[in-house]
Amino acid sequence: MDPALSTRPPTDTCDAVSVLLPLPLIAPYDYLVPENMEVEPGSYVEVPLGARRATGVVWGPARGDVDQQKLREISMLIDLPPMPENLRLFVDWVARYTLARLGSVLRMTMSVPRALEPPKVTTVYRLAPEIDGKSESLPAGVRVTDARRRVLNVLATGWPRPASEIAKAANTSATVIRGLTEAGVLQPIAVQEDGPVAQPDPCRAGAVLSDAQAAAAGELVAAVDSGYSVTLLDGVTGSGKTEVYFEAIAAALRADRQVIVLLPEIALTADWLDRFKQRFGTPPLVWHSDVPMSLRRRNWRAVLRGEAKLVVGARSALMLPYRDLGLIVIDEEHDPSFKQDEGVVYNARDMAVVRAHIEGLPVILASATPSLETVNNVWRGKYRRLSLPERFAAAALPTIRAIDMRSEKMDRQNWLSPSLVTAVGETLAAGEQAMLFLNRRGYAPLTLCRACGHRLDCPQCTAWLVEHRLQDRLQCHHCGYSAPPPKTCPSCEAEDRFAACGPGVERLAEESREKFPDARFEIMSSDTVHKPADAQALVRRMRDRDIDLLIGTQIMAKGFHFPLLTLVGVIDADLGLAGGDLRAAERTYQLLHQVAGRAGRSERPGTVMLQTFQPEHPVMQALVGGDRDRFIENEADARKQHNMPPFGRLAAVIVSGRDERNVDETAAALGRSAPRVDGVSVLGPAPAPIAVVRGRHRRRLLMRARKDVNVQDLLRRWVFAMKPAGGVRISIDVDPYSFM
DNA sequence: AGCACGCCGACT
DNA sequence: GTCGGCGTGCTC
Repeated sequence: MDPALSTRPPTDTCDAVSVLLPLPLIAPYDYLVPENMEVEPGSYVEVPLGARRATGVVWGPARGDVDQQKLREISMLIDLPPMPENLRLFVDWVARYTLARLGSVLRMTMSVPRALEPPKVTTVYRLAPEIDGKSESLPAGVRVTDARRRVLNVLATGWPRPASEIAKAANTSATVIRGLTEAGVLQPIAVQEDGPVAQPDPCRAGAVLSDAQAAAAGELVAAVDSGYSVTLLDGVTGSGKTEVYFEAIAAALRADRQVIVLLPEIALTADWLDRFKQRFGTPPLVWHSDVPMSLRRRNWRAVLRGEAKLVVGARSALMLPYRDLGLIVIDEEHDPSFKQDEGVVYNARDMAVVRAHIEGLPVILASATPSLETVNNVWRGKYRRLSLPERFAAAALPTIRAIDMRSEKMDRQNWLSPSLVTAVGETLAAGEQAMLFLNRRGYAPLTLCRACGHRLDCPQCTAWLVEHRLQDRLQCHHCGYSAPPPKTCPSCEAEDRFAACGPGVERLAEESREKFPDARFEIMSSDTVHKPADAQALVRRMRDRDIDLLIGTQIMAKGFHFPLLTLVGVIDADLGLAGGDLRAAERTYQLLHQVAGRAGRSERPGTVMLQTFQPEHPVMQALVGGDRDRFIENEADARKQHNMPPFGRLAAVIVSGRDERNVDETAAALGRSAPRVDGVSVLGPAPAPIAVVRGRHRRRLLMRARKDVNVQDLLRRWVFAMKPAGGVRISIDVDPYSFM
């Protein structure tokens, strides 16, 4: 149409705005605002994109970097409160810091796309009140089939949810749910998606606090509503940190503000959530991968409306659209699982501090073994420290001893030293429980052919296949490859000449059965525990004394409370120290300290025995001597000397692709174009510790910089200028934790 | 993220 | 001769 003939103003005076889409895009796109529509920054909108429609967020004024003729109109304003400005600032900040694409960061805040659809009434199903999920409690005459039992199991441990989601979780069809509903076993409940959310009551009486707890709680309460601050709540396992930060949560809730509590996913057990219920009268809103989609939708909307006041979740809960945040708590602050290693690579603990800074509110970092980063911030006066030195009530700290494996008489294919066997035997004889810790899943980490020496390895990774005897499979722990154990050697075709090398928890269980034939034992690893509910079930059986000996991996270490457990045996205390990882010593200390903390949490004293070949190692010395602070100081000195974090900064550049030559070529080119700047050095390229994963070859470059260097600026100019060879991808990890 | 376009192997 | 594999590139 000729613009002169139009009664409408020409397009260049028509309003345009930029809209950020939750796609891997670096910048927002410009769109026209239709005449009858009013949008503001933060408005959730639907826009045309190619042949389809996408939802996004109005980010600001039009950028004007693309031809006006190309602009299309926003198709719809979504009926939701706009994304709060503080969250938009946070998204911008995270993208700038991590060098992730802006749209990818936005996507983390819109992780439930269907939450943007109009609210609807859904029918969810729950067990009828008189039924507890066990088949004995069913009304007479109701047949129990396998599928029906699976449905009951799903609902006994999980949330009420729509029939389709129950069917999926129970691996059956909606017909079974209809049948059970007609039989009166299940009850349908209509849920209005935006209906009221149970409100925590901050005025209920809390636990009775010790003097030290009360003093710490008083300071935390004072920090609420006093702007940005970071407080390290530093207390040994069992010192009652939770009760202390509950007081700060109560204060924020009384001010009618929202509160986030982040913790490692596996620690989110029903048991733990019960403590919130005890304190605040209603369970908190939970946010983690095990929460059904329909509930996540509801929760996301309740957070955006500001009605969800108390959110407890894994790291992704930090990215929800809170309207009026008042406090952030990070429990187990040092835990490596706060670092996300894929997609947008970020550390939720660090980003929580940033979000708090933007929003002007307090953060509480709680830990018994705070990270060196956090301790250094205390030393520099940026964070405040509140210490809880003693275990609450009668519980004493466990005694930690090192078993020097160089002087133990070990039989071949045995991993329990005579000293440890004696100790376990005595513990079991006294009617108490013991735990054996080995941070290795499966039966044996390596299988080799006795005839030719061939080692069974993953076809797509540079890694050994791990035998999992319980499943009768060989597994790759890096790509998920799995195959039945071969009968003959793939190299020399010798039959049945395989030898299992080294122990995993399954093999340790086998040895335990020989040594303690009367003990009832259980294996706890990610193979036997898939969801928080599984962990919960195991914890309950430990508490009910159905288990004498628990054998497991680090999954056991996360905050579970086993009142009758008095002995912890660490099979290979040196395991985490190998490999020369920057944080190997720190992480080993934290993990073993946490494992040790499982012992003797009630009146009975606990003992921890560390099997080690290097009892003189600073980590073992610190654990045995209980001198955490000196260990941290020594660790800090070593890092300072090498200008390593937290005294210097690190960023990893990972080059990967299917074609090894292209990968090498790109990595070498990056090496050549590395910035030569004062205070910056670039190491590599070198093959990543696992050089091939899922058939992709990987090379790493590591940039180490003085703390005052703007690492992001350098990386942008260096890495983004690079055009990778065919099929090669470059990813950046600012502040890397893992060196894999 | 989708979805289309584009260039090389096993089939009605 | 085509159907289709997924590599590459684009979406305001």
